[in-house]
Amino acid sequence: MSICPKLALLEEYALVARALSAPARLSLLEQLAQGERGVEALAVKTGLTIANCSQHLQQLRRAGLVTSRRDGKAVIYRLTDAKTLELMDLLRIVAERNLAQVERILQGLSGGADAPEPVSRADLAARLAEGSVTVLDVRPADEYAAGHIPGALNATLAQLEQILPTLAPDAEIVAYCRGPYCVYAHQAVAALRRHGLNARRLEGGLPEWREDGRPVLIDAG
Amino acid sequence: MSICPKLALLEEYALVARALSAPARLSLLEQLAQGERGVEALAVKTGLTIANCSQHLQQLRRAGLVTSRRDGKAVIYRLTDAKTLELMDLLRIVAERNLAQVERILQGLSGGADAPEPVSRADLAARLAEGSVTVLDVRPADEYAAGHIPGALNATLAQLEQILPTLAPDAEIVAYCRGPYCVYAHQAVAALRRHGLNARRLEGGLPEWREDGRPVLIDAG
DNA sequence: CTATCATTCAAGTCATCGCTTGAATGATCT
DNA sequence: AGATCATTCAAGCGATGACTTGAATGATAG
Repeated sequence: MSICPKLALLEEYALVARALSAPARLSLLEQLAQGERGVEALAVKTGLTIANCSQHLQQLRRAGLVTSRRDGKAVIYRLTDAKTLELMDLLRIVAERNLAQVERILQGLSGGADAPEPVSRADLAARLAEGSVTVLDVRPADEYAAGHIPGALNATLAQLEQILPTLAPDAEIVAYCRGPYCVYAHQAVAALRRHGLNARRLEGGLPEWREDGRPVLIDAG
Repeated sequence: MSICPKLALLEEYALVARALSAPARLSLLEQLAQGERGVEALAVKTGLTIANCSQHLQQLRRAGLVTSRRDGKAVIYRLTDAKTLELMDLLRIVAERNLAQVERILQGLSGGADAPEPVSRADLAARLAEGSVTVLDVRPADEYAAGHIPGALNATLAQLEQILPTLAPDAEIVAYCRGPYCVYAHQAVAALRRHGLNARRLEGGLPEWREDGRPVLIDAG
């Protein structure tokens, strides 16, 4: 019978799915989507211990989702390819379509208020060209420095209040963060709209923007 | 901090991935991709006990991948939507690209021999129209009866030998089965080619063919 | 060559998963 | 209404997963 190889195949597919079945690993993949990182940097960003982080990364590697290389005494991990991003995105889409709980959480992020449609990356690119939009990068400063949309302001949620006065009241603001898994942009948009500003979210985040082949500015240093 | 809702979201996404992380559930999804089924039918096809099958189905339902309805005293399960199929397909693609083990298993299925490129569904449709191809459905008779490509012959792997004489030696044969997770078509093609016939695999299986909106013939009864 | 550092391994603990068995539910059919 | 059937629930068992702690590896720097 075909049972033997068939089960073996299913187990391999299940292995990939299992790699995506822990929140900690999804968090790691989200970080890696922004660029290659060392183990310690990933541990800090995700709040995992070094050892635990290393174990999760090895599990991701076993599933073929990430690869690693040595750089001096550090080990640098990176996504194997863009298909991994697609897989994460589809996972999110299916969850959003089918799980009421997700809907509820996303509602809560917007403060229960109106949730304007996100801006497509093509739209943002066009408007950037004509200078008719203010772009806001809602990620920590180090991630902003490692690559951001040209012309974007940088402010974490905690710093939002400080830059509020510098924004024209009628300006159109587009906020983005790490990607579709990241909630910073959702929260920033909700906060800005509570202040009466015309803010919307970018569809996806920096990884998707980069994947589209659009320009990314990297700070020197 | 954003930790609370963010973790909650990641846990929801992880729930969907976890649903795909057991071979038994992938097997169930493959069956459901062919059409809605009752619990007992699924249990028989997958070789699970009824109770176990029911538990797996409930886990799939919790993840939003399947829905159920009552029909008399039976409960009928079905895929929630075609996105689930996409997710399974992407899972398979990532596994095939990144896992050497998968490559090895698929090689083994073809008897280590040459593995001709699969025929696209559009190609098969065109060739069916001009009658220049023999289509072979390599699934059990009941699944064939529940829906198959018009004009297709039906033969399980065990029955292949019997229909060999009826095939013209120079005929072009296209074999298909349940879908990309199913290994019947792989094995049938390998067997036919060992007999010197010109056989290839259809890309995807019946569910994908149906999803394309192409004709499916259902036996009366 | 030795010391140092980042990473990985190994052992242990607690929780969860997958499967089995046997009983309970809930809708139909007579 | 009661009997019957498919399905689901509940409890129990062995195995696996996630996380912690502490030691081992392996490459670099002095």
